[in-house]
Amino acid sequence: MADVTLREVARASGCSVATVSRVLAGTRPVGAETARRVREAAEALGYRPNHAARALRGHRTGTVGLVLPQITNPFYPALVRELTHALHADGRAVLLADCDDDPAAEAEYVADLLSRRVDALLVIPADEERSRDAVAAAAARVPLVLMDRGCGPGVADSVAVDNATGMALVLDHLAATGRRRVCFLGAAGTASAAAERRGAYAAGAGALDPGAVARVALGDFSVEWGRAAVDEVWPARPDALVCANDLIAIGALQRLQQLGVAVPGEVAVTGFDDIPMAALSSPGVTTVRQPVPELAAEAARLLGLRLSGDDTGPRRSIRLAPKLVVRESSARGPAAIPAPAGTGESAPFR
Amino acid sequence: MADVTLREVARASGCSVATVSRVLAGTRPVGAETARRVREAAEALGYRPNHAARALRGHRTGTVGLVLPQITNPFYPALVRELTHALHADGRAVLLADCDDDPAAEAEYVADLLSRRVDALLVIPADEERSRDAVAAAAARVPLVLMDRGCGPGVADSVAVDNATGMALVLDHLAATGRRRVCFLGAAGTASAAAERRGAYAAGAGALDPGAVARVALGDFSVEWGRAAVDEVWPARPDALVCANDLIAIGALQRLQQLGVAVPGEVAVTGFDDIPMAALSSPGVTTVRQPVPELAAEAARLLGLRLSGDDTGPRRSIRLAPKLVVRESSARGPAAIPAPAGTGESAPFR
DNA sequence: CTGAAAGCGCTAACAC
DNA sequence: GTGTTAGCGCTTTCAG
Repeated sequence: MADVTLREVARASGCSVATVSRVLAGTRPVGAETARRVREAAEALGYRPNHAARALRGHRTGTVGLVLPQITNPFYPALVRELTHALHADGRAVLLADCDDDPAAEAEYVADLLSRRVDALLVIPADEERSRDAVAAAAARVPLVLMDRGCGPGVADSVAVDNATGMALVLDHLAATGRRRVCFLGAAGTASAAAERRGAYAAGAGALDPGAVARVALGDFSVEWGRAAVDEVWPARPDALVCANDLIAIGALQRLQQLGVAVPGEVAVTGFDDIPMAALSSPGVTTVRQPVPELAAEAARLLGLRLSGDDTGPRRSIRLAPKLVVRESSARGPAAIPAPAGTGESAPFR
Repeated sequence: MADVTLREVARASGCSVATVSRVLAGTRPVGAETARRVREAAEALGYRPNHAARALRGHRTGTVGLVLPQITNPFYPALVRELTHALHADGRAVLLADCDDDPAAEAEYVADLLSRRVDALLVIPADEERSRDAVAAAAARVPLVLMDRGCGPGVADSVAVDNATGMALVLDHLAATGRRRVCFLGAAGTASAAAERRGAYAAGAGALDPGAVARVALGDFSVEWGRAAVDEVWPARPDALVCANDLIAIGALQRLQQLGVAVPGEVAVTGFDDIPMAALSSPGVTTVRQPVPELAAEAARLLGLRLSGDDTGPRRSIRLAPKLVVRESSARGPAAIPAPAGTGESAPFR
């Protein structure tokens, strides 16, 4: 079962290696009878092209590097799944690197992947700023698409969810179900998801309640922060906690439960991303579902374009609209309880 | 920033490509002064070896293929993380393939990875039986380590958790906290995790209660099955539900909550794996934690051995002991309530 | 200790 | 329509 080379297939089918190459690659027309013999021989011998040789010769390896900050972040496995499927469908293989949220490690992985001659890179940057140099340098060498998080303007093509629309969906839903005293449990820092969701809340929350814009607690995208944040904002007696992602929402839910606060009765809680846990927690978390398969498809499409020579266009930044998924954590707000139409501002706490 | 080759480094440092190669690879002794000049030139030019050429020449690519059934299975991201880190630490890159639980796709991915000349394969087989042929064929070509699930005896090296020990830890814990009417919510099928956990329950549960061995409901490793399984076994009024994994346990918890059954008051619930959700559910799920970093390290070590010529030994099958993680879902059983020592068999349902 | 040279397996000119 | 041939960038004999 040693490696079968083109030469052996050529010998077995009585023609030259060039012909065999042409038949198998379909590069140029070949006589029908010859082609048949070649294909038979290749099949019989179990010929498998040697990608290393192909890569050396053709300057393309058929591989794409995927660099992400933390595969254990529960949002990423679904994205990785869709990305690998989309890329494999195009005949590309995926080299995976998890940089553990460390921009230095990320830079090393990017360099290593480049030296392995990946045809392109898909990067979810670890840090908006500290990832920029490595990403920009890499983007100058191969097509590179940023996903999920940005990395400064104009650095590379990018594909992400439209955070502003997502946040607006949440605020509209809360307004429609009678919530007014909303507050925001978000993430500090410049990471685009953090900043955009924060900004969208600030832009939209004023319509519900002028005071809402100021009711903001900022930490990170974790369950622990969600728990802690509740203690910061609960004294203000909000009727809705708008969380910047599902992990924060789940932490908030836990802490509220400890405090004996009824959800959604007393306060609604919403998340963002729709990670698997959001559906499984109880109450289920109302959240904004990212269009993961479509995000992956767009990223793959962009890479494909850049790889097939359409490399000329300007940087593209694609934003896909998310969808609101309503679950129990925000069901039946005060307004749903038959009551005289009011501002909601004066809704009773209970 | 075009690709710098050995030849250019050679020219810049005034010596031959052979010498440069030797300096950079450290293959053979080279004059100190020459070595310094070479290293300087390489550094200055930003030389990066071309892995494709190296692979063609040296018959090893420095890559390992990782094939798994479903990256979205919440147990796998942590394993993938540790595996990639361990392999990267050895200077190898990881080609990832998610076969979506389909043995046919799995076989294709394995074949593709082989034609890409991976040095070795890490496989979590999709199916104990239907994965066997492809795995066996691949194992004949490159070092291959099975993880998490088996694939028939003697097919390849394997690394997995010791399911029997894990199950025994659970049963001991339940016995120690006074539970006696245990029952098992497991998974049907021949997959090793399913079969071994089932077997271990059957072997150990009799010690708690002769009837326990028969109180078994079999479905699959899903939350949905966990919910459904509760309806099957609840009429028997068990005081503990031993679940074959955490997803089943979480589903069971949800259904029990719907039914208004107190956990752990009325019934304890245990899982297996310790996925992130197990800690975040409320009550937290008592479970068996797989030693993920150690499993990954063992797998990487085994691959390293096989790759460095120690290929001669017999197939190795490594089992690592797991650890019990006690959380609220099994806290304070009936025996913890001061009461006359009894069989526990007669413990009140409450 | 260092250089010259032969390929690894494949594709793409370039002939016929 | 098919064969011949020249490398892709690297490692590794084999000479010096």
